[in-house]
Amino acid sequence: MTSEYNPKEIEASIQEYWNQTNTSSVSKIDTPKYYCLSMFPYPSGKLHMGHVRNYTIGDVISRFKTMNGFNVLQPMGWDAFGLPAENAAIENNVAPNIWTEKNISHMKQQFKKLGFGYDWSREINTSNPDYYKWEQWFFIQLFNKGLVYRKESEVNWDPVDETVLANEQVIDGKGWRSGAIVQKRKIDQYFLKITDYCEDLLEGLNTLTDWPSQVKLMQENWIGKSNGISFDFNISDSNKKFRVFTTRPDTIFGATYCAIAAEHPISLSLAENNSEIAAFIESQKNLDKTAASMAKLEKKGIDTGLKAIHPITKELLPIWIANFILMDYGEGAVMCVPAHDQRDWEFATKYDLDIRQVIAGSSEDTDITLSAIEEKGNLINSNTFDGLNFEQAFNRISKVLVAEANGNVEVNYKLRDWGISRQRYWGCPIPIIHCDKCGILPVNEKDLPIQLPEIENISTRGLNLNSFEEWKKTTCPNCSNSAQRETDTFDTFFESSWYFARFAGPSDSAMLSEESKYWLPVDQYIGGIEHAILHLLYARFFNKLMKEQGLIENSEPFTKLLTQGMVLADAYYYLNEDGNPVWLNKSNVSESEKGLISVEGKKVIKDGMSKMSKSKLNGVDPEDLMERYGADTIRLYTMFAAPADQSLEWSDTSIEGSARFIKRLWNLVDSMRFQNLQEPIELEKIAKELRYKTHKTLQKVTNDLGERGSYNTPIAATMELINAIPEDFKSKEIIENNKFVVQELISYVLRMLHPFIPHVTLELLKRFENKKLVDIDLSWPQLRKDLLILDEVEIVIQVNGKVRGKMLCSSDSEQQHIEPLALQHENVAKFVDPENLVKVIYIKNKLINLVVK
RNA sequence: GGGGAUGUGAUGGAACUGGUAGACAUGCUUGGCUUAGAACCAAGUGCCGCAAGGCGUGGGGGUUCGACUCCCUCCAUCCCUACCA
Repeated sequence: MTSEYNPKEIEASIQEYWNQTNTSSVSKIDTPKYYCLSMFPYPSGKLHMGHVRNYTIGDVISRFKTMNGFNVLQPMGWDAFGLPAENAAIENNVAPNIWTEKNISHMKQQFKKLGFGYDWSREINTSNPDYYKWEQWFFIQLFNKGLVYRKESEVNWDPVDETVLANEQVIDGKGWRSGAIVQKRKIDQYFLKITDYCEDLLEGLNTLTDWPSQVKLMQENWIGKSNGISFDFNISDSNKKFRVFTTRPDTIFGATYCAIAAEHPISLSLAENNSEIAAFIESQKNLDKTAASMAKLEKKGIDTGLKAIHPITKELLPIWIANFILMDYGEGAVMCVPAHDQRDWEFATKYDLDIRQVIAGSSEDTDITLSAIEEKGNLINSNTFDGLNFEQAFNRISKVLVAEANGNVEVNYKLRDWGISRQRYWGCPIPIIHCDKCGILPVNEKDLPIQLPEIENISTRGLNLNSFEEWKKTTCPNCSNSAQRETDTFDTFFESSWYFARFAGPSDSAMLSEESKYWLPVDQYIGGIEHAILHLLYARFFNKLMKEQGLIENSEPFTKLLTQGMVLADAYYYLNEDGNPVWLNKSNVSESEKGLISVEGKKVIKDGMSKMSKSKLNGVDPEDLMERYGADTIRLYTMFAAPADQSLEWSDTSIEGSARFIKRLWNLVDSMRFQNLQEPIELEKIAKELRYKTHKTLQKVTNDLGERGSYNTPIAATMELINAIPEDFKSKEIIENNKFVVQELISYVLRMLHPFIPHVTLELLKRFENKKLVDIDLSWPQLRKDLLILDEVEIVIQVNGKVRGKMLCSSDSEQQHIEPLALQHENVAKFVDPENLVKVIYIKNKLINLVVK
């Protein structure tokens, strides 16, 4: 009567049932609603473990909410524009759209095999004109509102491939494909005024009570609000001046030099007559200005010979050109206070410039010869300002600077406007027309969408719209003369900034339909922690823009956020002749007497756990695992192995444990059949305890899934419950009252595990309850609070905080009853002389701590 | 450099509000089953110690009757850093 667990067969038949009954497609407008969204993937070819983890979490939550009576929307789509499609096009000579379509159809099959319950009727492909038409339409609204502007800004230019490179395509200052030294080029690009919304975005964070606090903190720091002052420095023996910005006017008496950017107008004008300065500026021209590489930058500078006049002391300060000052930030010039700013300190130490302490350190061992003192404190060596604290000094010194140096106290934000232009082919065309006479104009709305041109022959260099001569030709919407289309495309963050709303209300006649108002906001959003800042900030920004446009009603897009950790695995490499690492897949590494060796016999070094990636060859293919264990096992393992918000370390042996558990569950349940039994009035002790544990487990699992957002612990709790079934309760001779208890347990276990392993639990319920799949009641079990009351509890007896004994007592006993019993406890008595008892701490139903001298 | 996390047995982790550290699982050891192996089943498994007991949550310090949990400090690892998505 029992059979062997066969995941392939079971999963195929359950999925077939879901397909036929269309279980995941929502049409009703019904309360309570629950919109559960996982970040949609880039269709890179096949799913990786990070995807599996992300989407399993979403599916568990969705199924749990469905079982609890919610009308659940769980959609899925494709963030289809992006670089990899262009790279694939060049490498394999396939058009990006064809490559993308192929990937989507494969990944969609994988999604279905994993048993994720998506409403595919709402599928979005962002590279589809039906989708990006509305993105273009929305951009035009923003353009007309004055939220879009053009500004010159730098791009990475590969002179060999004649293409613009993304930051990740620049390796050690060279183009990844051509190897050519990457140049910086300035071109006109579109920007969106996100900085107009700094305060809104900051304040909105306070309303996001169900977001992880570290994500809110990261966004707050990214927006980076600070108070500061900008003011002028006059240059000695000249009528010229330059402006600086500082958040630390309290340190102004410690300013010993000024630094300006290489691209600063003063630098450029000096370079005309000074070959040394010109050479220095030239040497810094192709500097990689990403924050990460600026951090590693060796600080370099050159003395201009000019002197700035200190606005208060009138001292003359040397002006240096420094490579760590960027023209794009602030004023492109700073006053340098080496005693109280670490960068200034390093620069001053290197070039032997004065260091003057003007803030008292908080402890005695602070020493400005070793490093800068960046903390705030009371002023010293600052003339009449000595003794003031930061706030007082800020206010009083600012007043002087306002009066004497054209100063202006201002609120500053680190957040910069969003550069949305990309010089690419595989992206959404920016709907702008350039007319010689009328200038830059948005496309007429009736002409939308502006579709991408079909690719004819794929260049081996980079792809971009600029090379589509025919496509570029158009007419001016204003004067009807011949004009040119904009050839930049949107940053792909544009598409992912509003897809969540489109899922909620797709429509042919509007960006969003009325239905979106029912579903929005997203109740639960799930995605990688790596999106904590950019994607989530842009989506919040778009949400505000859409609200202003009257498209939606809610102020924030995602009510609850879960940021999942990364999937890591061991990586292995050996060093080649040039001393560079050659990465190896684990299957090509073996253990020998000499340690790890590769199949070629090279000495292999274990790099430890790192993010699964193509470059390190340490990825695990979910497809292989699916073939070996089935979807339920993978789902169970990814949820069980680590808390969802922490990184998950891959282990080949550990997944076996999950497979084994399902097999054990199968063997246990498949040997039992449900009989309709009366709830017994009286139970023997052991049965009563088991029933208590069943309901206690339900309480924990419900709380973990519903409130705590903990997805590994419910699995452990359920395993524990199964382990607690006494051996004789599984036998055929079991008495009827006990049989009731086991049946209840099994039926609860299958439902509690259903969100995690939906196929096997459904199949087991079908067999156990002897029902057709459609007739199975999948609602969440009801908690019986009356069964959670215990007659007896175990009290821990501590002496000076150390456990010395335990005893059973009737629950809710008072201290006066417990204390004498504790003192009488055999082992406790050894440690306590009642005469030395100084204090007794009693925590009801938990412990008693006897404190002795 | 800046910002954010993490650190508990051999390993992944649990301990939810300051109250029994190590649940659950992996690995390992022993035994059963088997011609053998795999699978499965049973028992054991933080460290030191014969035991009593002592020690133990990255290191050091503090608060507390009591600290994985709170505070200070140091160290290590990982992620993000604005054109990867």
